[in-house]
Formats: sequence, C-alpha cells, structure tokens
Amino acid sequence: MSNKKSLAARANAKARRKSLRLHGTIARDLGVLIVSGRYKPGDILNGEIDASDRLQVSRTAYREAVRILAAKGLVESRPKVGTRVSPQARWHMLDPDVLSWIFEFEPDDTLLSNLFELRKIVEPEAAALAAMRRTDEELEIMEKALQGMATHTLASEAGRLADQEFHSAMLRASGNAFIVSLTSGVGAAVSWTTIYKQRQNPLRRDPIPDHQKVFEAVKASDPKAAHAAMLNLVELAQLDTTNSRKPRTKAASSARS
Amino acid sequence: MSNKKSLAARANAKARRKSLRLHGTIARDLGVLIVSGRYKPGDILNGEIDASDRLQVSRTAYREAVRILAAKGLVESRPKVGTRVSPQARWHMLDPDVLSWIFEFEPDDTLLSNLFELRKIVEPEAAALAAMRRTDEELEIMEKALQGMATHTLASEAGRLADQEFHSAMLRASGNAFIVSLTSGVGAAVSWTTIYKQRQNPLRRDPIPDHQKVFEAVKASDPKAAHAAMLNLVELAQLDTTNSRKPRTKAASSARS
DNA sequence: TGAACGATATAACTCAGACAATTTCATGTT
DNA sequence: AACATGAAATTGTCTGAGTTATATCGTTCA
Repeated sequence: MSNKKSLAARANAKARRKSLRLHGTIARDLGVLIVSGRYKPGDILNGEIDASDRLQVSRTAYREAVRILAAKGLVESRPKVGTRVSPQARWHMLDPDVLSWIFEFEPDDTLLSNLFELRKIVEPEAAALAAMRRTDEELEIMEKALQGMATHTLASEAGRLADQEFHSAMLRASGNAFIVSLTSGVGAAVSWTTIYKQRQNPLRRDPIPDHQKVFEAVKASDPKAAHAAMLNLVELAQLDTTNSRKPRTKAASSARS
Repeated sequence: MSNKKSLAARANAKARRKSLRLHGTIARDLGVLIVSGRYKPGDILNGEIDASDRLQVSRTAYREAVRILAAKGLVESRPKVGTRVSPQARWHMLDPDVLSWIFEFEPDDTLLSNLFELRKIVEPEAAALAAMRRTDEELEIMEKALQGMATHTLASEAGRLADQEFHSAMLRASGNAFIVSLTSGVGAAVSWTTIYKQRQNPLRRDPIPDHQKVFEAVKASDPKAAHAAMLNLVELAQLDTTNSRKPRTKAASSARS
C-alpha cells in the first residue's frame, strides 16, 4: 500500500520547518491541543489503537508521542484507565516545547503577564550575577549581539535573533545552570513580544539604548546598576506589549524559529 | 521461554517504589548516567539494537526511554548519527525527573549552591506575591502544613512532606503558573537539604519559627515582610547545609566550569 | 586544485500484529 | 458488610521487517 508512504510524506512535509519526526509532529499537535484548552485537564485521550487509527499512523509512533507529552507533564497514562490530561499545575510550563506550543497561538493575557512577572524577578538578578561573574568572552558575545540588533533592525529575523542572543548570553553569564535553563522561556517571550510589538506599532522607542545600559553595567562589573537597568528594560518591554494589545486579534503562527 | 518474563519482573521489582514502567526505569537509569557525568555531552549512545540487546529489553522499550530523555533535553538523536548526549546548557535542569536524577547521588556543591541561589531569587518574591494574592483556602493549607511540621518532626517522612507542602502551597499562592512549575525544584532542594542536615547534625535550630514568620506575613497581606521572612528562611537553610557539609567543601562561590 | 554532485552505508524511524501486565469494576462468598 | 475472585479494558512489551534521513566518501566537472 502506498498509503503509509503518502501519509509519512504529508506529515513530514507539514513539519519540515524543524525536521521533526513523525512522533514529534504528533506530540506537537496533541501538545497544542492540550495547552490551548481543546483537551482539558482530566480528559481522557482516545485509546492508542483508536487514536493511531484516526491519525493514520502506527501505534508505535503514537505511543512515542504520548511518552514525550508525559515527559513534559502534560499527560499521564495508566493501564485500564487510559491517558489523561494532567492538571495544569503539573505541566512543565518552562519546557521549551511546552512554551512554544503555548505561543503557537496567542496566549492569554494572564499567562503573558505571568511570564513577564517571572522575567522581572529573574532577569535583573541574573544581570547582577553576570556583572560579577561574566568572562571577557561572554562580554564579547553580548556586544556582538548588541551590534546585531543595531545593524539589522528588530523588524528582521536576524535582529530578533540578536535580541534573543543578548538575553540568552546574559543568562549564561550568570553562571547559574538553573537560570540558564530558563533561557528558552525568556527567549520565547522576547521573540513573541517583539513580533507582536512590531505588528501593532511599527514605530516605537529604540530599544538599543536600554540594552546598551545593561551591557555597560555588566561590563563595568556593577551589579546594582545591572539589576536596575535590566529591570527597566523588561518593564518597558512589558509596557509596550500591554499598551499595544487590543482585544482578540488573531495570532501569529511563527512564534518561534 | 521465561526469559523476558523474569526480565520484566526483575526490572519492575527494581522500580516498584514508583510504579515506573520498563521504559521509565530505562530512562531513569540512562538519565542518571548522563547527569552524573558517566556519559558526557557529545558522547554517542550505543545504537538501538546494541543497547536494547545489552539491557535485554526490546527496541520499543529502549526507544521510548530515549524519547523521554530527548523530551527533557538530555539527548538528541538523528539518523545515521545516533543518539548523542546534549550539552549541559540544553538540559531541562528544572524538570522534576532531571532534578531527581541529579539528587539521586549527592550533587556537587556548585549545583547545590546554584539551586539555592535561584530559590533566594524566586521564593521571596513568590512569598510577596502570595501575600497579595493568597486565598483563604491556600492560607489554610499552609497552616495545616505548618502544624504537620510541628507534630511530626522533620526527622520523619511526614514532617518532610509537610515542609515541602508548605513551600509548594506558597508557590501556588503566588498565582503565577510559571512560578508554580518551579515547585518540584524547590521541593527537591527542600527535601534533600533536610535529609542531609538531619544526617549530619540531628540537633539543630527549630525551623518552625522561621516558617511561622513567613506564614504570618502572608496572612497579614504584608508583601515586604513576607519577602524578608522567606529570604531569611532560605538563607538559613542554605547556611545549615553548607555548614554541615564536610569533606570536599571546595568553592561554593565560583560557578565556572 | 577544488568544488559540486551522486552513490552508499548506517543509524534512527516507522510499521504491523501478537501477547503480557496492570488495574478497575462487578460479582460472589464468607 | 467486608473481602476475595475473576473478567474486561487499556496500556505495556516484544518481535521482525521494511523505510527514511543523512554523514561520508568517491566521482565528475569546472
């Protein structure tokens, strides 16, 4: 049967953007359905044979997808019971994939402000730590990212990547493995926010000076200044976002890249 | 042939304590090998057929285990290349499982102090938020946990669970989904620290008053006091830990590799 | 000389179908 | 009423085969 072939081909075509395998695409699809509320906590997913039948994939592939979701705390499966969606409190909200699935559609305001809340708590402290611990190499990386933001505008993909890289390098420079693992969360927020701002209000404050201030403080090994500058940076970012947000505009599908 | 049966039986017996399936136990075993440094970033795991042969399990089970590890950022697998251990910066350090695997053996001092560093950043702020947002139900839960710590001593499992529950309830009361998802990390640190302290120094300061102070501040809806009390609490906990740690107390401050 | 292109080998990936293990639930027994 | 027993449903595990992606290397062409 050429059935499976065409199936796999279609699935792969759909997921080519990140070279996901079949199980990966299934996990993403189900994951999005869950975090978007289409499946609610407590719901029981269809049985393996049933579900894999509908998706026209083998049970193996479907099961591996479920393993992925379970590993991220989204579901839990038991014999005789089935696979049930876990309560939101068990979800690994800071998992890069979970976060990207959340941002696949426009996340609700509460979640977004929660994420900013966390950023305002962690990033200033991370900057302060970075001011004390940064190596020259890390400093150089941050400077390059800053230049990247300047040359390419934030309207371009390259510019946004530079922005993310700046924040990412800052977290790495904090020298704290756990803070580093928050990078993806910050990155998602940064990128999504920037895209959103760009769409709503193309002409806005130049973000370079704010970043420059943080950089200077870190370079000068001044923790307090770094803390203040970073807090200011994040607060302004949030302000721009919430100000420009209008009720229920449609979502951008490319929240991540 | 009773070969597989005995195998599955043995594996399950080994993991009965948490009703892990076969793939779960394999994932845990491999995960521990990775986070403990037995497999280093860049290393390529044995091929599926080879590895599953050695472990005497089916390729299916082994593959599902690898999917779990991949979902947690520990490994990445590609055709023609194999499954390679990812650089530490990609690991999901705050994933409950990863964390528990790290704490399976005595974690190194740097990591432990990093975790406390994050706690000192997040938990006080969480307490401050909780002071503003807590519901009466949440307050009640915290009070119950406090009583639990008092009646059962911290030497007992019940007491330690109560301690965890107190911190967990505090994070939940912060009303921030992302902060809530840090619960497991805090819990791991709390429980491990307590056990360790208990082992090293059975007679130590009574922790109840410190917790009581935090609770009172949250009950009184006083964010600043809650922040201060929680910071004090975490700092004392860390102090006890590092003080009682004896042999290889090298540098706790330099977080460089 | 070197750069683009194509074959090849190798690993993960996907499939299919069978059987085993676990847990819930209903039933019957003491 | 409490407890043991068994049946049913669902995930879990196994086997073995074929498929697909990709790094490597050799070939051809500029």
